[in-house]
Amino acid sequence: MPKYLAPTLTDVAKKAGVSTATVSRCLNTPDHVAKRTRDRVEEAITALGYTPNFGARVMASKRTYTIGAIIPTMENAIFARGIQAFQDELHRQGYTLLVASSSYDPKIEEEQIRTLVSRGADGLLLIGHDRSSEIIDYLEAHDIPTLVAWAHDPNARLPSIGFDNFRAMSSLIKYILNLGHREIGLISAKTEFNDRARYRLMAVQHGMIRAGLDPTTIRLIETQYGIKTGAVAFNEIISAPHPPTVIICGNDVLAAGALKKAKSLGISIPDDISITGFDDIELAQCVSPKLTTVHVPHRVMGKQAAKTVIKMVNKEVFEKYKELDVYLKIRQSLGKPKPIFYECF
Amino acid sequence: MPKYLAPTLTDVAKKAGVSTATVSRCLNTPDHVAKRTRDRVEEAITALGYTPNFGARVMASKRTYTIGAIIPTMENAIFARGIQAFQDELHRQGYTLLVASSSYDPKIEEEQIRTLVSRGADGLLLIGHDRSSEIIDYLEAHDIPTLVAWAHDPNARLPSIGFDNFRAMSSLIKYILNLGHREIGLISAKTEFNDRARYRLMAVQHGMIRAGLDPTTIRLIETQYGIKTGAVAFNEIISAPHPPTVIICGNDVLAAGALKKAKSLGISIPDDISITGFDDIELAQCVSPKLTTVHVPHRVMGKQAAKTVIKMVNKEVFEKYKELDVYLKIRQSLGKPKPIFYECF
DNA sequence: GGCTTAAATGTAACAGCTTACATTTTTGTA
DNA sequence: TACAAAAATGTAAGCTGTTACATTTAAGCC
Repeated sequence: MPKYLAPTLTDVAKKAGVSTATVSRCLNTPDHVAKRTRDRVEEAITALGYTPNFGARVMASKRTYTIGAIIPTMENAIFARGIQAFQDELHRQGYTLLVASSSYDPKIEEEQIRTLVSRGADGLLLIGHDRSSEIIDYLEAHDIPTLVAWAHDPNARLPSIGFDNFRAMSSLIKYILNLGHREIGLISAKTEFNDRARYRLMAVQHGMIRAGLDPTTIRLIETQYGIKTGAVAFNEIISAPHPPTVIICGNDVLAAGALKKAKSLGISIPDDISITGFDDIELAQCVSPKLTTVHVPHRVMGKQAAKTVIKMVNKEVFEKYKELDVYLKIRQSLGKPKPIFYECF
Repeated sequence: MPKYLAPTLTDVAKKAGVSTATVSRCLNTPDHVAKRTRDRVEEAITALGYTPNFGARVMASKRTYTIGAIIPTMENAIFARGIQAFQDELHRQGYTLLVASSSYDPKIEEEQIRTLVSRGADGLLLIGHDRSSEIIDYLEAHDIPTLVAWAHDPNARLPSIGFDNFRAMSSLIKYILNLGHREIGLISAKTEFNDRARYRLMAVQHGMIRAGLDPTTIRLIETQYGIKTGAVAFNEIISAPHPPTVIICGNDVLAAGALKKAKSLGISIPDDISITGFDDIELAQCVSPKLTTVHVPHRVMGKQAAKTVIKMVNKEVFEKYKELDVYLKIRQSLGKPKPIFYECF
């Protein structure tokens, strides 16, 4: 069997009895073609089941209407949600999304960036600011508009849309300290190559310093994303001598893991110990007690990111450093420190 | 400012003092090039920061090493997780993944299929079997290997990897009926254009018939995916006269919503009423009581799907209808029916 | 050294589309 | 009806790689 060959522009042109240019115009600028001709061409297209060849199109026009996005992992609900909103908006505006994931590995991220660029992505969306300046040079050299999301840093080279992780966590730690907590545990995502996690950690440390406390007393565990890892970390912190009165988690998923472990150990939250999350994904409301967390507008961010990237691609004006609002979402998992803990010291 | 022009093969060839063919060979079949020449070429590539143009490559070679996947939505954890595994395996084998989402709309899905095909996807991954035969004709005509995941149907035209949704739900309903439940509620995902949801519903109905019960007594609500929608549906079912003794949910997220609503209404699960889920995502273990559900190996499915698609693309032999095992995961949200309910009738 | 054979490299056609420019057709007006 | 201007269509170059085939260079051996 001879391999089926997809019909080409030429086939359509032949069938419709026009030139290839006319067919091309029917596809790209239909109003520049007479109605009767257009009908004939469209008929031919349908009859042959023609679909334009993307590669050829790109080569000829230098435009792909493709936006690439590289996220750490799709398994993280916050990215999944944000990217879904991102894609919805892109689709609405006639763009296609190319998603790749880096597994939090900058080497893989670089590789993915090059892949996406070679595929002619008109623009790129990246997460966070942590990457080598070489790769930013590369993007600049290739003139690829690139937007950073989930982070806000007016001093960074790349434009960004997101929130100030430092400030967000600062307001949480302040609130926690105001409740009387002095012994702090922190389950953080890995801070290497992750400026979001790092800023959140720094915020906790600075908060303590501002309150006249020693930040080195923080019971800190850095761990990977996941329910299980959160549970393990909780167990570790709680098993050590002098457990803290509150455990701040770098995200809701870690917090959910901690909560789960607490429950299985018979530890009452927030009576025995408090737990907080970050992100406010739906999960935060499903666990009990419901998580006190920081609400981040992931969907809004995704949608706005799409709009901004498209503006960048089209060389329109855009806000280079867009900051979104986040706020504390007080629920039940955070309470006052248990009095008995004070007696210990 | 003149727009930056990315260096081309010709530029590299010129710089290295060789022909374009040699440069191309360095990229594709390095062992056919003498070491010294190769070094010179690679030097030139680095110096110029050259990245091959994907479009041109596709046109010339007819091979993209791209696999497209169209999922209903990335927000659903089961797809996010499966696709992540899918992409990891593809990446390992040198393929790139193109993800698009259809929002459960077959029109959009068709559009996305055409987009991916025109972009030269070597193969495609789709979810479920519900689609027009025209689009399958189209895929056949274009000779695009296409695999269906999350479903198993040896009678379908397209090969598939997944589990038998009917059988999976059958075992759950059987278990439920054995516990003594006779009044069944069902919160299902929309069954239109969703064979998975439809088979699950059918399984419940058939299970009741086999037990000599009238399937029309099922308190059925079809709703969209989400925690909130699950909560609303639960409220509706529970508020009607003669509430059921168990509410089967089409997936864990709906179940989590139901559970949340129950808690806020002061209804005890499973003492007052039982709730079950489907999928066994991590969420199932975070809620309390933990969800009795059906475990589906999403990651395994994603990984195997990748392997199979690649085999298909390479015209290797592959298992056309691969069925994966699922099993009941008994936890705490399902109990015996509350005696008082019997007295009502 | 001269020959055969293999390895390395070069030449040039080709992939399918867009678009500047050229040409033809249509429209509108005097 | 004739003519200018506008609209529609056609012609052909060019986008950047790959690869069949041709040619040159190197290797191996008597």
